[in-house]
Amino acid sequence: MRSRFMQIAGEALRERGYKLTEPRLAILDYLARHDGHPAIQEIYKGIRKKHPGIGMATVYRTLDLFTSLGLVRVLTLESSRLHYEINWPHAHHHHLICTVCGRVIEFSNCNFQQLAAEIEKAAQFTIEEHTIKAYGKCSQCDRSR
Amino acid sequence: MRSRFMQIAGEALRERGYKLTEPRLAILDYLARHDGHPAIQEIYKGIRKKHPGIGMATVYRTLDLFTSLGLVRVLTLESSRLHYEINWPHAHHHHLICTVCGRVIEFSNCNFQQLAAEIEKAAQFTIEEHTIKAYGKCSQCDRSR
DNA sequence: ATGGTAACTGATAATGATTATCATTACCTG
DNA sequence: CAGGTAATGATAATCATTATCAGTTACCAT
Ligand SMILES: [Mn+2]
Ligand SMILES: [Mn+2]
Ligand SMILES: [Zn+2]
Ligand SMILES: [Zn+2]
Repeated sequence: MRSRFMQIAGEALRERGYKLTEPRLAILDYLARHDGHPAIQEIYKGIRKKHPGIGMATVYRTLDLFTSLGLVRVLTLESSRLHYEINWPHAHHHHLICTVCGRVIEFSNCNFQQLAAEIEKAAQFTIEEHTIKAYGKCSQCDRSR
Repeated sequence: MRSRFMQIAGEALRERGYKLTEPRLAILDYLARHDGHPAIQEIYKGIRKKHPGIGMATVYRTLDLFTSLGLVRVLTLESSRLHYEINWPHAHHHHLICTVCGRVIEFSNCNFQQLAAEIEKAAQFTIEEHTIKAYGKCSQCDRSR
């Protein structure tokens, strides 16, 4: 739930001594209310409708902070910019990326536990996070379907 | 095998009407001879020892070309630069990234076939490629091991 | 409520990677 | 050898991100 998450996020900030400021709340709110995987520039434009005056540098700083706190996830779709999304609790998922139209589709059934265990043993590595991206053609772009 | 791959790569270029030029051969050779996942700047420095005169712009162009031909794979480790590696045939693998020291470890046992089939059916998506990255701590950096 | 203070911010400049431009060169084909 | 296209290197331009810094604000303790 949106408001529940805002509450959790607020606590996460307070707990670690971060202040609840207008830019932080605005960006969190924007991400929570908009589906998709916006890049910084899109987030910047989005929040400025209600909060002109917030500067681009602050958007960068804020997203870095949120990422380090685990409140948002970063995602590289094209190489040039980073894309962001709320890291909703209990909504672990990954992405399918259409190489024709760029559409991004989410999927959640990555059964990674077993693979992770194998890898950790074989490589002597402690896995904390993982990301999977699959590239191909979405149903609209694949003529053969 | 290195020379075998150079041969395959040469054919791939010729077939599609690309010329076998000094920069192209030098970059291919550099990547084939050096393990790891160098960024452009490192590749540039590497080839210039034997081939001063090759310009940075050509390195960019060449790596884009190789990527589009499937001869090399691109990899985002930090957000700021792209990293490259030879896409050796029959050597499918993915990467573990240590969040402490940055070391990159490869693993090849990703059994993705089953998952891919599930996803393709559920999402109506045709998967052509996939990448998996796992973040965590390598054995040198994990005190608890 | 007020004041003190470190955290935070917005504007701006600086950086660094990537891309575009363009004149020159290398390579074919005939 | 001439003509034509692909490819290159130098350079400038672009664009995302980061650093700087002076002014502002949230928050805690009075
Ligand atoms: Mn997503
Ligand atoms: Mn690799
Ligand atoms: Zn598509
Ligand atoms: Zn490590």
